[in-house]
Amino acid sequence: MPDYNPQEIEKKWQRKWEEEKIFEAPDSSKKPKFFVLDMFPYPSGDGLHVGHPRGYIGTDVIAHYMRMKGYNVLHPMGWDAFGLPAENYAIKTGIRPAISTEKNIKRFKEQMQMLGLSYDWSREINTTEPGYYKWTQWIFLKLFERGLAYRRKMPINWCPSCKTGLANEEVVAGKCERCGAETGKKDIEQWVLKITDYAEKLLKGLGGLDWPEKIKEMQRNWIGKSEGADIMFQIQNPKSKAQNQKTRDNNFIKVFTTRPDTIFGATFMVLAPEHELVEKIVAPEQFDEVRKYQEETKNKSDIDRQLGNKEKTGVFTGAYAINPANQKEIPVYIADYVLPNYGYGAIMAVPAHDERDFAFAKKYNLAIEEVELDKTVEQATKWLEKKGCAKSAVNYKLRDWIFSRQRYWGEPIPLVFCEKCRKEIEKGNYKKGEFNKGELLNPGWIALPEKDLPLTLPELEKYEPTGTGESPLAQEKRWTETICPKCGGRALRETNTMPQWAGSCWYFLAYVMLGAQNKKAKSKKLNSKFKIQNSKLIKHWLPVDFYVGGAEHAVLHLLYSRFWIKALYDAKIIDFDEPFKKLRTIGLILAPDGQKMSKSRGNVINPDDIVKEYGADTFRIYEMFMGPFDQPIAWDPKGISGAKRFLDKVWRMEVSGTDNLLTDKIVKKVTEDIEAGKFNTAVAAMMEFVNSASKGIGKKNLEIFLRILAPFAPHVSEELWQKLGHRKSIFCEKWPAYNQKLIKEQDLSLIIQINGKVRGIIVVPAGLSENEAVNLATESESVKKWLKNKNIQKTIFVKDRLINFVV
RNA sequence: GCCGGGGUGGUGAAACUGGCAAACACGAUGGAUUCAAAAUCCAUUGCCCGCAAGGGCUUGAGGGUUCAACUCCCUCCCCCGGCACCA
Repeated sequence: MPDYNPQEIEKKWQRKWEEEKIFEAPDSSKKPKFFVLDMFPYPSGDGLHVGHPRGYIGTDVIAHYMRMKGYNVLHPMGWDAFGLPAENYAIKTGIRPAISTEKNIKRFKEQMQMLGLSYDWSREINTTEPGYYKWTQWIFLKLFERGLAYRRKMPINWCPSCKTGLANEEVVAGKCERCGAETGKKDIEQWVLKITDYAEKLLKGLGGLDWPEKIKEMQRNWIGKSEGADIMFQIQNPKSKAQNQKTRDNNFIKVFTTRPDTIFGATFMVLAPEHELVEKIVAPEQFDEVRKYQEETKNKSDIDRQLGNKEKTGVFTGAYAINPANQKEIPVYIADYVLPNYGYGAIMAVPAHDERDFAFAKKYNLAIEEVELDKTVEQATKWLEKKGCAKSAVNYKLRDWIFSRQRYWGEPIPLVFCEKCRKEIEKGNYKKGEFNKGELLNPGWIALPEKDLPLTLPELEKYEPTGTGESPLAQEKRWTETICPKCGGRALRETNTMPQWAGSCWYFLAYVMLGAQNKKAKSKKLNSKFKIQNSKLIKHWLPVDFYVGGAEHAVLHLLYSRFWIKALYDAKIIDFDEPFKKLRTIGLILAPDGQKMSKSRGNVINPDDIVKEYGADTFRIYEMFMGPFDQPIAWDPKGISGAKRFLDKVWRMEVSGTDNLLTDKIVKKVTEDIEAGKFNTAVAAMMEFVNSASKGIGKKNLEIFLRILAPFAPHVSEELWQKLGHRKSIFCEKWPAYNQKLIKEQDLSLIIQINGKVRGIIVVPAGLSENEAVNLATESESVKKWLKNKNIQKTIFVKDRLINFVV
């Protein structure tokens, strides 16, 4: 047989598989369904580097395996194409985002097809197509209708470089997740999604998911549930003769604490400088100092406040509160170590039990009272509840999701603002049912009716973000000025767009929707016909059975998507409330220098080059073999030759008459390893098998081997399969079975130990009894000398494994 | 600081439920083949002692449980990832 030439066979089979549509998933089938999904990529201008396909190859192995196991496998791919780079590119070059995006997608797709990935391309989706984002908008309106979207002016994270607001999840250590610029605060009107309404459900739901513990833990920490009590502290008339004494009366400070049992040790209180009560309670003589401190806090960046110098600072307000447990008068301070947006932005300070309070008390010479804790948390809560000043409570760190972006290249938010409707709502001048819950919650904001969707993104001359907090869309008057769908009056469109994450919250539904439409209309784009609500197809295919992607999405996409799905479930639009049953994360592939691959470092390895030199199968084998799937690993330019040698050996395997090699063991190993996602050891086992078969292999055994190799190296396997005289694709074959009994019946090595040290090995038939084993062992030459002049005190026998003599 | 995951040859790593530590591969060394090279094939390749037969040691460190520990328990060190003044 001539040498194995990947260039000759790979293109051929890729074309053939496409023509015969063998990887397309029919919507109706008697087979059980299996939905295996990759996190779809953002098609950047740089194309794929060798790191991206690692996950795609892993899911491809699973997809092939499950198809051969008899499942109807849905394995689609698409493009998460809204986002800043395309827009920034447009600003620089004037090339419209839609154009550059299309070009990038073409390149990504070519690269994926070059690797022979078995996607059902008839279901390819693109989040930036109007037919797609119609549904993103539709789902947004469902959330809006349910009162899960509200508009609010609030200080939010602001990236000065991207010139847009960001969600908390997008700020990593005080820096913009995307560009790395230090973020600040900006007061702008925002659409915010009430993800906090789902805090408990998002937390509980984790329990039933087969996800890496690490990711679940990250979500748990992000949600950050604490149980404790809300306690009210009454403001006391201060001893000074303040002018604003009256307004200070009857004011309460509400705090949340996880340790109500320590209340006797509460010797002062601290409000966040931003707390609204500060203005009301501040004593005139403290006014200037308090104002000054508030200004300082405002000017502090997130980094300074949270990560920087943790030296405590603060200012006395001049006011006092009454500790409801012991009626003691305690001073009220403001300090920036109390955060405005957790709990109530106020704490009871217990310096004897809290490090931060202790540091503050030390610095400002405040009382530190040791207390005997005579009550449990529960008892203390009950006791305070009886006194009427507390209530057990739960708090979450999770904040609502800031959802609007002051940028162009995103889904338009399908709402208009109508001044007339606002007035009617505020006057209460409307019929029941005339406005939905979202419209009543946000007076003047009116939802577009479904028939007006999609609200398409207009083309612009200039994409430059304004930096003022206004979206570039605001300049396009012909687009923003419109008519209110409720009253027919003049209205203005919302000009902010949705964040990058919106389109990916539901995209796994889109593959199913598009599949259904393809069949009927031969359309390659989503349209309005499909009804998500109670769709039988969505019921059939969802949830996703196996999901693979990067761990960096732990508290972004993976959290947001769960939120949307839970909200759609509650709206009775879908019948499942978790999108991804099983999740596995991929370890990053680093450059040979151990650094992250990046254009600026100049250390990127391009898969095109690798495929050109070694072929797609070698590339696939190497990526699966190089190390555990979920661990980061550096690309080793030399390592790939091992994968190539392996496939060369497979190619050279000679069919020689008898089937004397037993394949049960290798089939079992590869089957179990695929199921466990241990692709590296599956490949290792196949290498071992091929080494042992180098002197020849029977035809039947070769056929079995090719079938287990096929998911990893589809082209070579298919080529050799057809060379053996088969007409149908190897992927239409069944996954080989193995016989557990035959594996057990083989001869095996029995270890002989003396005092726990290995002193000999004997080959014995399986199932040997203890007596037989002892006889064989004591007769063995290598063992005899160790037993000479020794008494065997104890014999430990582990069947088919070892025998240990204690002497 | 808290949470999660790790630490095994020159390198990437493997080891089921406690049962031969280092499978598989890269690299290296020697040999065969070749005019030569590539490719291929064979051998060696954890460390130490020994001419050898053979023996001893070895999974971050120290201790423990056990006939037997990479695996379980305790103490400590280091690395990676996440969160971080969350009351």
